[in-house]
Amino acid sequence: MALGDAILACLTERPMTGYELAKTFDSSIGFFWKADHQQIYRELSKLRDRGHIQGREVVQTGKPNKLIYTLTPEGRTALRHWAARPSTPPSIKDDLLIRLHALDSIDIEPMRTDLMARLEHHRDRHANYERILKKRFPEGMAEGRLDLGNLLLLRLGARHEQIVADFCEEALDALSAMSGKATVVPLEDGKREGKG
Amino acid sequence: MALGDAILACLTERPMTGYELAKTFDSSIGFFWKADHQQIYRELSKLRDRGHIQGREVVQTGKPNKLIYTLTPEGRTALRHWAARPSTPPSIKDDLLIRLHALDSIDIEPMRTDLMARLEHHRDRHANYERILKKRFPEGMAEGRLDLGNLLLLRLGARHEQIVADFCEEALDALSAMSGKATVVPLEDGKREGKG
DNA sequence: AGTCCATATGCACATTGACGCATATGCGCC
DNA sequence: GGCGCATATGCGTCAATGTGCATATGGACT
Repeated sequence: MALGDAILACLTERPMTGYELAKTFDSSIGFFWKADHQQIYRELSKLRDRGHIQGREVVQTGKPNKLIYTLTPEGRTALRHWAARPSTPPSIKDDLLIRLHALDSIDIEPMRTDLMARLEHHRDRHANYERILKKRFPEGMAEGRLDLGNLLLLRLGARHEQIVADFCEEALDALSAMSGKATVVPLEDGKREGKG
Repeated sequence: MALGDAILACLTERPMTGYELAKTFDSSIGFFWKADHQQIYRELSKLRDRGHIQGREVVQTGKPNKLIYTLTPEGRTALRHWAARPSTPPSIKDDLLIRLHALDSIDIEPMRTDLMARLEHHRDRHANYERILKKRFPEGMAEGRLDLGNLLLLRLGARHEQIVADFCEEALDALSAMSGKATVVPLEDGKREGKG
């Protein structure tokens, strides 16, 4: 039930609509926990049924009415109880790593393409974290009232993206160094089953 | 369908039974992709139905008969096709990070306990990776026929555990430095909903 | 007028995952 | 002889997640 708790955690900052939560999960907290709007609306219904959040409808003209959700005292307590339980260490679950494990049985060229895309992705995210860090936690900041949790979070995120980006670079270098040795045989048949 | 592909990737090394796969997913590849034996058996049935693997029954006395699964040519092709598609960058999905995001609304003491447990966990895993690295890839190793994919994999794993462990240490330090400022209020009521 | 975008909410279905339970047997321990 | 453990396979159920589809409207662009 972690998504529900992630939503509760978000709502400690301020009341939000499902739409706003979806956008939040597309940026800040979403860097650590992905969820699309359907998942969020579904979870909001459950949380409301449990009495952990309360919806207040705001009538709008020109746009559909919105439901602003607020944490109830029960929700706050539930969050504290959840946070008091030991966490379970996650595993990485990255397709790319599975592919590396079977590197000798797959085609190198698509792998290289993929690694380049991923390198860019992780560099982007790293830059993004650094940007947010500078903006939210500038150098000469008063230590008193800082948002410690989010500072730590952003620092971890930045370092994580850094090492994954480094990893992609190394992998690309290693593949280049190796490329002379293996015969590159592209996929013969055209039925490359993509997503569409 | 990544678990299926992870199994195919494992079977490129050597034919295995469901039981052996389950053990593999409890150690090496399982550091990156968790799966219990029930999930694995279910997935094996699907892969067999698709013709991607082939089971050969070995009659045993004293133990239940076992089914050794081998990759079929179709399975090998399916793996190559899968590996030729772009991978999707995963998100971290760690409870601990959600808690950090709501640090101001939760209790610090259980958080501290959790962080200490996690520190130990990630240190253990780091040591484990380093141990395997030394064993499988000793210093003066011939560069010719090394298992490049797994070398990269282990190096990434080691570094990842390292930064997460460092992160736990930093978080603990920060909590200690902060502890004087906040009033610690333990949970009042006893209905701490645990797992049981 | 037609199309796309942002706002705002939600249902239905399929897959994946977590967890408990069941079965069968030989071996070592007490 | 009973107990737990390692070996070896699997079912059933429910929660969590992912993906596609549906609805409604005003404003900007073409």
